[in-house]
Amino acid sequence: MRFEIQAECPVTRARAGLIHTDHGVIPTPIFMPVGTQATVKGVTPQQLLDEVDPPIILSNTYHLFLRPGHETVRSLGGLHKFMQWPRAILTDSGGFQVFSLNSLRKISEDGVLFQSHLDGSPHMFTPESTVDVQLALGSDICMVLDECLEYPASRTAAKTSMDRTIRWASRGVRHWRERMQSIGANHALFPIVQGGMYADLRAECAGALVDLDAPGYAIGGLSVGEPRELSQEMTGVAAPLLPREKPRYVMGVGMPDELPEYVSHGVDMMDCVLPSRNARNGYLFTSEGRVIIKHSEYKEDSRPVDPNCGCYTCSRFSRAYLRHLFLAGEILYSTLSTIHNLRRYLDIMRQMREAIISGTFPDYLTAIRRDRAHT
RNA sequence: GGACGGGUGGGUGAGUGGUUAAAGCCAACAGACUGUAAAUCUGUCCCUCCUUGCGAGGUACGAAGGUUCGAAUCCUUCCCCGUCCA
Repeated sequence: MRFEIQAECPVTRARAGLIHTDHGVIPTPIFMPVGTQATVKGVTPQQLLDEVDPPIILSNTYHLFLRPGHETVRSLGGLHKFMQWPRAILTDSGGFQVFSLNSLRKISEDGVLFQSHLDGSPHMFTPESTVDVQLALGSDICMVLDECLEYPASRTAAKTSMDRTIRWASRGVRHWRERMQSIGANHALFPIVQGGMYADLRAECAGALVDLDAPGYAIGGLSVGEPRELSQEMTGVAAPLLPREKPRYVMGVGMPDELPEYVSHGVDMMDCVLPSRNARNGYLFTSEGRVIIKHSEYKEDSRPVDPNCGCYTCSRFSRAYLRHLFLAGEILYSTLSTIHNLRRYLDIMRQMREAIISGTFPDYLTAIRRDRAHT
């Protein structure tokens, strides 16, 4: 993996670049749709390519490890072939499941003992094993096993957790280096900055991880219930301490109007389930604000979901039709809404990229902030 | 004409003397969702009032009357609906 910076905003820390992978070039800043179980829910890979056009998507180590099993995926030719996704894939390590499956896991120095949410069976994840699983899947960008801490957490808890995350990162990177020597393909590994909502811990963690000289870095442990300003603040602390010449990835964010804020901190990559999950739950993101499709005001609304969107859904179907499909519980609703919401996110990223390259990103950011203040 | 069965809040459908303004489901109307245990979850859902409270009052289980301290629940009559027999 190689990262190339094309333009940097003279005012903010925003930059535009290209990440070169074995599965294509990723223009940054980029938003990565989430496809946890080897599928972006609701859409076919072809629909994703044609209508959303993301150069990279996310998948998940924990889920694919449990089902169908990473060795099964490997024997079927790897994740790209298995799910018929020709472009890049980033796999999360299962660190987020340390947080979300809180009641089903036990953390030790060695790693995390999970009880499967599917059948209750016990499984151990270590920094080394999650690298192996991700390499078996054939991930282009692997993530180090981390502990995604809950919010709120005491400083002591945050420190303990962060120290462990650093040790795990060190083990993960070492193991990855060893494995890379015997593998011809190109698989990056990103450590993840933790530290709860404590700025000094975030800084300490970033510093320690930089010493590992990894191909790229992530900032995790955000959007776990803290106020939005805190997520921004923590990003603002950690991002500048990460190497300029390597991609920075903020995990699990955010709402559309927050994306520019992260980019302004020098973030290159983001992912979030919001566009896909909210689509399925009836919450559509548009250039003019949100559309809760079940609202009766859309019952006879012949307008597209977003008049400024060129996606398949918006260029053909009315809000009234989408509402009908949603209320009727039709499968097609999920497909059409997911196509639109993901397209909206990717369009926002493309706009920002163009703004950075053309030198107008500060204006773009100002406009976004003005709109937010008005709503 | 006769014999059974049945009429419950927008719909369905529990409830067969008091803890029932009346379960559940559906519909309707809102809200939540941030490295996906999510095509999920939550709230409201008779009317009025206020000190917004496991608050007060009113109306309500086809209609009217009755029994009872107390009735959606028991009795009487009537009106509807369904099935069957003439």
